[in-house]
Amino acid sequence: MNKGRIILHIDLNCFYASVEQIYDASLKGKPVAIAGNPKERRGIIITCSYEARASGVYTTMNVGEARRKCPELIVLPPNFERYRAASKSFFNLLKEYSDILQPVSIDEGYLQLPIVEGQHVLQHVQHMQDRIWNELQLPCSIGIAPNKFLAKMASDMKKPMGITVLRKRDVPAVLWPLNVIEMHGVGKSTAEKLGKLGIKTIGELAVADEYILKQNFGINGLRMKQKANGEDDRPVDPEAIYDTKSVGNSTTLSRDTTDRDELYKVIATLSEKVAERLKAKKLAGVTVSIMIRSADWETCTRSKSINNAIHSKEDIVEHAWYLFNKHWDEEPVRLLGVTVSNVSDIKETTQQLTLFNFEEHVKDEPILKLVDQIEQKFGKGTILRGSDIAKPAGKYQANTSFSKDFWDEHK
DNA sequence: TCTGGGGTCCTAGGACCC
DNA sequence: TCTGGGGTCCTAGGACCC
Repeated sequence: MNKGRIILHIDLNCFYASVEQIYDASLKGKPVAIAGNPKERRGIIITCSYEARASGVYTTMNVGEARRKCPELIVLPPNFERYRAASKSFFNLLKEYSDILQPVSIDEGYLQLPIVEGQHVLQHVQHMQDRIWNELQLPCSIGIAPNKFLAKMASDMKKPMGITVLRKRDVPAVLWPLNVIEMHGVGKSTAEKLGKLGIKTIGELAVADEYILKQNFGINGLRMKQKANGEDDRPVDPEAIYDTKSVGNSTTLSRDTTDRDELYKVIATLSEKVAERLKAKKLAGVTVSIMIRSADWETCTRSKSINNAIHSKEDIVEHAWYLFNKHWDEEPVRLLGVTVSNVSDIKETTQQLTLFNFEEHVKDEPILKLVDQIEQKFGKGTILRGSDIAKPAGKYQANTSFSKDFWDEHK
C-alpha cells in the first residue's frame, strides 16, 4: 500500500521574521523578533530570526525577557497580510511541481512528487529549494521520505536551508536512538507517561507491547508505535485545507476584570470577528463555545448546540453571552474566547425559518392540529419537528420549521 | 519561562433510542 | 419490573501542533 511514494515536507524557516527581512533589507543579519503585542507587558515572541535565537530568544518567551537576553533585539508587530501574500507565492511555486499539495499551516506543507523514471530526486528538490530562495527570498528546510511522518521528521533535522532524505531503512539508525519527545505528535505529557512505562526512546516505543499502549493511549498508542517503526499511510490531501471544523477568536485582556459591561463588549467584538471570518469562508455552524480563563490560568470551556446553523454576529453574541452568564463564576477574567464549530457550507445548510419556538413541550392542541392540517395539505416532511433537527433532552420539544423550499413556494 | 492565538483530534460520561 | 446490548449525539476537557 502506498508503495514507492515520494513525499516532501517543506518548512519555511522562521517565516515571519524572514518576510520582514524581505520588506526591510536593513533587518538582514540582525536579531529580529515578531511579538503579538510588543508594547504590552503580556506580549510574547511569536517567532524570531536565527540571529535572535543565537542570543537565547525563543518562541513563547515574553518580550521583556527577550530584550534582557538580547538588548539589540528588533521587535516588530506581525503583518499578517504580508505573510499571507508570501505564503500564497510559496504554495503557488510548490504547485508547479505537483498537484498533490497539502498546506498544513501558513508556512509548511506536504507535497507528493510524481515518480519520474530516471529522475534524480535529490537534485530536483535542490532545484526547488534554490528557486524558493532565489525567487521568493525565503529559506526553507525540506524532508524527503516515503510518508508524511518521516518527511516531517526529516525536514526538522537540518535547519535552515537543509534537505534531508529519510528512508524507511534509515529509521533504526536515525530515529530509534532519539528520545520519544522528539517524535512529531508526542508532547511533554505523553513523553512523561511513556517514561513511566519504561519507554524512553523511539526505539523502545517501536517494540513496545501493543496491549499496554492501547490501554494507556487508546488508538493513538498504536499510531505512535507505527510511526516509531517508520510507518504512516496517511495520504497527502489537497482538500484538507478546505475542510474547516471550527472558527474561533480569543483574546487576553490587558488586565484581569470582573466588569460585566466590559466583558460583554469583548464577547461582542470576538463574536463579530468570528462572524466576519465565517462569512469569508461561507460557513455556518450549529455549536457555539466560549472559553473563560481566570488569573490563575484555570480554563473553563462551555458549549451548546442549536437547531439551525448560524453565522451572524447577532446570533453568535446571543448564544455566547448566554453561555457566559450561565457559567461565569464572577472570578476576574484574563482571557475570553468565542468559537463556532460543527460548521458546514452555508449553502448546504437548509435555511429553516422557524415558525414556532416553544420553551415547553407541545401540549397545545391547536398547534398540533395546525401541524396535522399542514401535513395533510402538503404532505409529511413539510414540517420538521424538533426531534428531527436535534435531540432535545427527554421531552418532545417543538421547534417546528418550514424547509426553505416550502417557504419559498408558499409564503 | 508566569505563559498568545489559531486550530485539530481523541476520550469519557450521560442521555437517548431501538 | 432493576433489566441487555448496540449505537449516536452532546458536552467538557486534555493533548498536541504551528
